[in-house]
Amino acid sequence: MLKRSSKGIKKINIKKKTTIKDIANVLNISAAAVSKALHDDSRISAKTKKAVKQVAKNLNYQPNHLASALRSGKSNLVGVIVPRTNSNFFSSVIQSMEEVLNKEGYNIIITQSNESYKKECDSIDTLLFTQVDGIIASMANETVDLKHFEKVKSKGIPLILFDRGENDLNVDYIGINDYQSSHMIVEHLVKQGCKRIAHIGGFKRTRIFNNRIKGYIDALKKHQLPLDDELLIESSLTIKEGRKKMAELLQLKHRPDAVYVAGDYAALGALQVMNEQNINMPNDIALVGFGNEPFTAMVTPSITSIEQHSTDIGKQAAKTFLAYTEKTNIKQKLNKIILDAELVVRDSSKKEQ
Amino acid sequence: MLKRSSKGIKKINIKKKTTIKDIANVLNISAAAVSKALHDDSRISAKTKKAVKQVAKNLNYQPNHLASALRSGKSNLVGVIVPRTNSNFFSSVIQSMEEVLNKEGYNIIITQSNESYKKECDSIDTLLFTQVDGIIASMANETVDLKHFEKVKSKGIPLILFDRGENDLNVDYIGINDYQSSHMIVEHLVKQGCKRIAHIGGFKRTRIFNNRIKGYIDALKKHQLPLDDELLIESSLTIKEGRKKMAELLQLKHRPDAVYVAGDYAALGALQVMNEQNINMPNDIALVGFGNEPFTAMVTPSITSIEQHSTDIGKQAAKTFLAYTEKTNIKQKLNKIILDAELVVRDSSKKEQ
DNA sequence: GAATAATGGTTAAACGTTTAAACAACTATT
DNA sequence: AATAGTTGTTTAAACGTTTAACCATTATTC
Repeated sequence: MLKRSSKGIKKINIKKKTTIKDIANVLNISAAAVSKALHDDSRISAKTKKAVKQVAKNLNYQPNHLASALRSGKSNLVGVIVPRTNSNFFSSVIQSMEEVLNKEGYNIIITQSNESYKKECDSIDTLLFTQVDGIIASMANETVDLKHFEKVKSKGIPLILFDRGENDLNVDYIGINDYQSSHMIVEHLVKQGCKRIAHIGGFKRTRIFNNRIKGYIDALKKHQLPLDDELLIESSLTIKEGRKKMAELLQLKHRPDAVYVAGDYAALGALQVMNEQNINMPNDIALVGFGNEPFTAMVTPSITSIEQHSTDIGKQAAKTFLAYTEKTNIKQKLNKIILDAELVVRDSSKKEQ
Repeated sequence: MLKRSSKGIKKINIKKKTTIKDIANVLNISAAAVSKALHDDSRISAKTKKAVKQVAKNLNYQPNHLASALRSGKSNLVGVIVPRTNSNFFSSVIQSMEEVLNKEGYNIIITQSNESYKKECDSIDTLLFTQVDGIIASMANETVDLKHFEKVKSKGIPLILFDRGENDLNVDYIGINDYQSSHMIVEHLVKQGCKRIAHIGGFKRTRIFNNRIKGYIDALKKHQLPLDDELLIESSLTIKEGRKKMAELLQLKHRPDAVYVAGDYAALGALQVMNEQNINMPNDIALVGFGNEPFTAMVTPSITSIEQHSTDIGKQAAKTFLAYTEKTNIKQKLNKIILDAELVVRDSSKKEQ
């Protein structure tokens, strides 16, 4: 309550934030003029602008984001939804998106779906509630129903998907060429002399995994290798599933001499099982993963994998969002960006010649 | 511009969001009454409340967060700053914080400092700009100067630190008992018969690492083991540094028979070097890490480590923040919560008896 | 049956900006 | 000298809520 300091009583610091109005009072001009000056409006004289900015600095003025967002209808916030942040791929995508967006005055809000459909819906509600100006997302594994994404679109809020997307949604998408990546992997394995290549894939219903499966099949055909049903397995690609499916493959009368796993975590599970059973990698069985998570280089043997250029993906996703915010926003056509991936060959598949 | 559909012209969906006012109009009551009804104000009759809620649902009303935040001065947003999300510890802390906070109507904004002091400052500015109601942070490795945190405090915004904190700041803190954890580790190694235990620690200037060092020293003394300067090393605890420091230890005339590394990533580096040099773990040299990152269980040999109960830390941090928001907020005293950690023994230190 | 209390609202201002429209004081044009 | 244009500013409304203060009924009390 006390505003002035008085003897013996410590000055109570009333943290009244300085507003545009305070600046106006100091200079004896209107609040509107201050607002315009701060935004470099052409109708304000250079002299006034300079004075306003000086006073703003002196009073340590910080614009009230809520007020301007309310008035202008723009929050300058972008929502990001990822299955989890705890993966090098996602955290690195986020980092590069952030970099691009911050530069343009946008901040990001990160939420995790934890691969759960329900949490994904909640995340969307949260973000809409926070009045984000756009949403960049990668779908949860569980997600089949797309109503919640439709909702975003129907509100006129830009929606950009990356990595895990859906064609039916008809939104912007940034990802890598999964089909071609599978080709690269199979080709590499063939070169190493492998003739019986298994694939522990993701669920076909998810487009990227379906593409990897298709690429695998077509590449086998191309090299006139037999396509054996028991060598093509669908799974959720967790470590546990990787272990289980690998164990199943090892039960086969006619074992594969290479296993291509559509995700690094599942590949790790497979590696563990093979290590436990003293299988020589790559000579008995070669192993390839997908995603180039850092641990692929750490384990023994190190795992060959696909680098997805997360930094590029993040950058492109951010730019795609920014395109919506530009004034010259005349019926922008959808952006479908497919980046080329890169095979990183490591011990698990590199046979000595 | 078109609001009504006319023949041949597709209805243009004007996405006018429904407001409290729309609801009021439908029911022929005041907007204020609607607001109160939605907040279950006691001055509104049950009948009216029911009607309001029904109409709100029908019109698909979504409260405008910006407006309420502006008016009430509360954004219901909590800012979180972590060195990186790409670590199981941090992502798991975040997840449990989120859970607690969401339940109370708060959403979180995550930002990463990337262990950089400058980015940490930027993050704070970003969060203050977004008018968060509080900040929960873990300090970057680089951070020494604490002005940016003082700024938060001086604005009267609750600041809670976890894991990497600073005593001088005089803010709430949640972490584990680093000193005691070191004791547990040394004790475990002694039990395994180790007599020359090295410590690759973090920088002394960071309190948690200093505590680990102190714990290490005191535990050695307690067991009357020699404290050898060349066995106590400071480092930044990256994988690379772990490799380097381990290589140095192996150069010693009198090698250690156990190495306790204050971070899992550095421990991994140490492990790689020892594997490369065909050192038998744990029999030649036992290895212990800190943090219980998932990969510690994946590598060969699996690494003994300290579980920090990230879920608890997150929960406590969130609760500490919530305590500030309660009305009965009479000069709350600082919360310093120190949780007990747990030693997870794995192959890298478990000698066969 | 007058005073008091309880109930269930309404009014209007406020939060800090932005912005369309109005206006005043010049300068330039015819 | 009248008109138009330019420049730099002010006014006032608006964004969608929340909330203090007020008011009108109806119920309760003695």
